[in-house]
Amino acid sequence: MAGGTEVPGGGARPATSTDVAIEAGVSQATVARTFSAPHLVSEGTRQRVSEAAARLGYVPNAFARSLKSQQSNVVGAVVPAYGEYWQNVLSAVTRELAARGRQLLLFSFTDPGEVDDVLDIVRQYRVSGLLLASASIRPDQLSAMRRQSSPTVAFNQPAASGLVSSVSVDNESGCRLLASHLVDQGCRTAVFVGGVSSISTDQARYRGAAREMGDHGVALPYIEAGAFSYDAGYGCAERIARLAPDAVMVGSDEVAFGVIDGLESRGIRIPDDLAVTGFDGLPQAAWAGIDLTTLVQPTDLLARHAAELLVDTASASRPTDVVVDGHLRIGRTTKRSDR
Amino acid sequence: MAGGTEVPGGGARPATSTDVAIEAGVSQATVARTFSAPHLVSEGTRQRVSEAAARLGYVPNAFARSLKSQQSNVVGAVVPAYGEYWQNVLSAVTRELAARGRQLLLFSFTDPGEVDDVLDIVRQYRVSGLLLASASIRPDQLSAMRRQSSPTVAFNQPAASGLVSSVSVDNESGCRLLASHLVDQGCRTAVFVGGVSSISTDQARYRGAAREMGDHGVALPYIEAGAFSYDAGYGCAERIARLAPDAVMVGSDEVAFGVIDGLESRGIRIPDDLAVTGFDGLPQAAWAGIDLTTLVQPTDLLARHAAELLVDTASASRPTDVVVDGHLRIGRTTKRSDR
DNA sequence: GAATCCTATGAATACGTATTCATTGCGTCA
DNA sequence: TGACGCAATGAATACGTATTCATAGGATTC
Repeated sequence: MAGGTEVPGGGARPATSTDVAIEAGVSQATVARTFSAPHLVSEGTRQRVSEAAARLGYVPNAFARSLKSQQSNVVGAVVPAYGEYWQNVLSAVTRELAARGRQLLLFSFTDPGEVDDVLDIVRQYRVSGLLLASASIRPDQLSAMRRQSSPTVAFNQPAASGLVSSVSVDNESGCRLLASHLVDQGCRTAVFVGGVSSISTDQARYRGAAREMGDHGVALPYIEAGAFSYDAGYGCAERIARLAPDAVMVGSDEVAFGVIDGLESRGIRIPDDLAVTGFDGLPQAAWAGIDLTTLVQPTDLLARHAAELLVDTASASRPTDVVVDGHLRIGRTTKRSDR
Repeated sequence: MAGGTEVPGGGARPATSTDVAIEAGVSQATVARTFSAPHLVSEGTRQRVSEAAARLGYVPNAFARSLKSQQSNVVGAVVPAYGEYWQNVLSAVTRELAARGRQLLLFSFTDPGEVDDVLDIVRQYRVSGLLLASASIRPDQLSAMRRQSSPTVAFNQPAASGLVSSVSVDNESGCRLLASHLVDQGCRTAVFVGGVSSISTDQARYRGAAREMGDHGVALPYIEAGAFSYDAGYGCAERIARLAPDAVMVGSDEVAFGVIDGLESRGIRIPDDLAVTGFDGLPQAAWAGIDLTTLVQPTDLLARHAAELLVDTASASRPTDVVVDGHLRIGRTTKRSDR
């Protein structure tokens, strides 16, 4: 058996502000001020304290600070564990928050059924803001979190209106743009492939697409892939092929990638036999080998709005809804060579 | 009559264990025990406390708990803000940690130069474990964090040996597998495309590839893409084409996707004119439209090992290095129809 | 030259919980 | 029956910091 595992500096407890105070010959209060309100400390003292702190390797304890000051610099995020889209959102939001001096405490869930348990854990952390990837979170769950006096932002769920703040892209008009583009290309029959029909985002996208198509006399049957994943999209190919439409509008890029490959595996050529559109504007949509026509969400802009709401404590009592327009990206998947 | 579910609204400060104690007619200590050591409380009392807590909407304060108990359930993660690969790792690690009752506090950085600042912030949070996406973190920065008595794990940087624990795939043997496969396919000349040559992972992969190729008398010049991104890969096409090799081994999938599209845009057919391999085994590599030959990292397994090390407090004083083998995925990008 | 104000600091307290120590009541064993 | 052990609880304290209140000079004003 190996005995005392001697780590230099390992067993020693981290230095506290009191330790630094003694080392620098000042009071603990002065040390605290040096780090959290330097302007209240004279130049000379600040210097001495800083040196003492450096000598002892002192670093303020964020937990104690949060406890006392009743506010943390931590923003919570409840996000699905899977999904290309959410990974990108998370990445963008993290960047924006970091730029505002906030850290992100991540709570992920695999199954929507876990959300309640996760939210209970979230409550234990007195986060200064909460981001909810709400396509997967029920409205009543959203409203339960509003109790917190900290800003709460639902990402991509405009239906959350009134309960919490929200930031989202205009799903309906985005889909109208896509549908309109397809009609321009000569599309006369089409199909919509959604991910999960119970999700409000999915519904809004279908609604927009169906209305625009309807305005041009084109019917738009709905097919449910069952998940927002490549595989789910791939598995839809047969059902789509059976309907033999001019075009297929897919509710999200990730599913669309699967749909495309599924269709091509059945010998259907895109766009010659069938046009395909997506939604989200994932990075992969722009890859030359894919070049998907899609509605690009301005993720960075959305993330910036979200971060601003999360940082602004006043927004807690005044829920704000931000809706941003996406823009059309036209790729090879809808470019008919003939007509 | 469910009147009790009413919680005094927004502005009211959250209930504390003392509030619950009064409500339930017990001491604060008993309330604390009810939540953190229920077995020390009698059945009846536990019941009464739970009801009082529910009535007041009480939730334990994680910060206060961490402060007093000197340990948090929070694991820190320092990860680059961009990159498909890291997003996947993060996603996997988050899942594994959630299963172990840990939350993830995310610190992201855009530029390696920010790492020092980020690490300073990390130190403020007394995280119970720290995950370092260390391909971008210097060894001296790693060792500086070892001071913490909490487990520190470098993900994908075996060179961290001795300083902190590490979890990584066997880069060198993985690349040997890929190279060997290419030679079997009849490859006689080849090129290696790395991301950033100063990164140890990049070096290890090139080393493995070059050695295996060398064993078969094939030279392997190195080309640096300049970043681990699609665009960087796309931009390499010209330099690759100029060398006109049989095969190009790319150091990471994300770059490989770019290389493929870049080459095809120049009229080079894959795999007929040129074979391509990647490394990482990103989900996109398995997409039918891409079907890249690559070395698949067992991300879930790596994440599990990382999570276990991060949770095991003993691992702090006993750095452990875990190296796992990846497996070869053979896709269309190396399948020669003729020869 | 005193009244006043401002700056820099220290002493003391509170944040919400976990934990030690002490106390009580009760069942058990000799 | 008395000594003892155990289970359940309460009182008190400590975790590390921010902040209020008080104090001592020193500069400023009339």
